[in-house]
Amino acid sequence: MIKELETNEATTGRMSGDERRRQILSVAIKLFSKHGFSGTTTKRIAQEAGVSEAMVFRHFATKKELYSAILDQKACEGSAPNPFVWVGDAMANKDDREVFYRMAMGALGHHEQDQEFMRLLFHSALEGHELAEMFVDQNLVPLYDFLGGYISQRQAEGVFRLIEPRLIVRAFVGMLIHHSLNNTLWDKKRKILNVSNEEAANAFADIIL
Amino acid sequence: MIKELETNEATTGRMSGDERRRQILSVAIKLFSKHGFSGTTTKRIAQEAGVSEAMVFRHFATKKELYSAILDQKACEGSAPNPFVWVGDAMANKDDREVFYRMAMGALGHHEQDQEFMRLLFHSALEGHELAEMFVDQNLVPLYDFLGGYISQRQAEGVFRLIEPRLIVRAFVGMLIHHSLNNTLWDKKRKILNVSNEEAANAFADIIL
DNA sequence: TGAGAAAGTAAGTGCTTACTTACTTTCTGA
DNA sequence: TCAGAAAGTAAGTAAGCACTTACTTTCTCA
Repeated sequence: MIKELETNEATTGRMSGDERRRQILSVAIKLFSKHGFSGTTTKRIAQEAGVSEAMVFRHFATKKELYSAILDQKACEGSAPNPFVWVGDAMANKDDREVFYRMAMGALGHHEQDQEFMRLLFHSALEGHELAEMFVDQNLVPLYDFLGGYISQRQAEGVFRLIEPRLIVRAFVGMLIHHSLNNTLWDKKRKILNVSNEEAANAFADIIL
Repeated sequence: MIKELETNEATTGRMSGDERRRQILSVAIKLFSKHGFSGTTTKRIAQEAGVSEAMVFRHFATKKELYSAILDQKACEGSAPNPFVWVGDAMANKDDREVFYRMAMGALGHHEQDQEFMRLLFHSALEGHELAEMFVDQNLVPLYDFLGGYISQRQAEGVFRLIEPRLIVRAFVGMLIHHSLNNTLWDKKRKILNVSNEEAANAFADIIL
C-alpha cells in the first residue's frame, strides 16, 4: 500500500481525450478493486495514471461518476463470460458430465483471469453499489435460467434426480464461486487445498451428478 | 446512508468504563460491517454510541486499534459456531445424510443470525485485514480437517465415492456459504431463488451423497 | 463531606479529501 | 502559419478526517 506508486500504465506523454479517459478508467478499476470506493483517492488514481488530478475531473465530473462509468464499460464490453459457448455442444449431445465439467472449467478459468473484476464486484456488493445488482440481473439470473432449464429437461427425461433445479444450480455455482474465492481471497497460499482447475472441475462434476 | 443517525444503542447517561468500551466496540462492528474500515468514520462511531469522539479515543488509541479489538473479542467470545456440536451425534451413528443435513442447517442458521459478522469478514478479506486470516485458521482449517476426516473414514469403509475428501468439503461448504451470501448480499429480495433453510439443507445433503 | 478518580465534553490541530480555477503547452487544419 | 481547440498543469479551496488538549461533571469511599 505504500510502494507501487508511479504509473505502470503507458506513460506516453500526451494522449487523445478518448485514450486518456479509458486509461484513467482502467487505473480506477484496478484501484477500486483493490481498496474499494472509499479506500481509493482521486489523487492516487491521477498519480497512477501519470496525470494531474484536474485531468481526472475533466473526464469524470465526480468520483462517483467514475465508479458509475465502470458500469457502462462492463455493460458494453462483450467480454462477459458466456456459459452457452462453454457448454452448448455438450448440452446438444446430452453429455451431462461434459456439461458440468465444461461449465466448471470455464468458470474457474474465467475467475482466475479476472480476479480484479471479482474483487470489484464483491466490494460493490458490500458497498451497495448498483454494479452488483447489474451483475446479478445480467449474469446470474440468465445463468440460473439456462442451467436450470437444462436440468429441468433432463429430469423430465428421467435421467436426473428430482431436486428443485434452481437449488442444484445454486449448489453447483456455489462450488465454483467458493472455490475461486478461496483461491483469490481467503486462502491465496493454498494452505487448505491446492488443486488444479481440472481436478476441481472433475470433482465438482462428479459430485453434482 | 444519510439517515439512521442518532444512537439506537442504550443511551443511558453515564456508563462504567468497561460497559462503554463494549458499547463503542459493538457500534464499531456494526458500522465496519456496513461500510468497511475506510468507509467508517470515528465521528460516526461516536455519534451512534451517543458520546463525543474523545471518548472513542480514550478507549481505543487509534481507529486501527478499534478494528483490531474486534479480533480479540471474536477470539475470546465462545460464540463461534461449533460444527462438532451440530453433527457429532450423527457422525457417531454414521448417519451420513443426517451429518450433512445437520451441518447445512447449522451453518445456514448461523449465517442468518450473524449476517453482520459475515459482512465484516468479507470486508476484512478484501481489505487484507488479519481478521480474515484468523477466521481461516480458527474456523475453516479445522472444519476441513473435521469434515474431511469423516469423509475419508467413510471412504475407507467403502461407503463414499473416492473423490479427494477436501474437495468434497470445498464443494459442500461452497454450497452453504454461497447460498447464505446470495440471501444476504447478492439477492436479498430472493428474486433468483426463495427457499427455506430446510429445503436448501435437504437439497444440498442429497446432492453431496 | 470532600478529595481524588473516573466519565465525560467542546473546541481545537494539522493533514487529507474531493473538487476548482486560472493558466500553459501542444496539436490540427483552413 | 497561426488561431483556436484540446490536453495538460500548479496551486488553490472548503469540508472532512483521525486524533489531541484542556477542561467540567459525576461518582465513590475514607
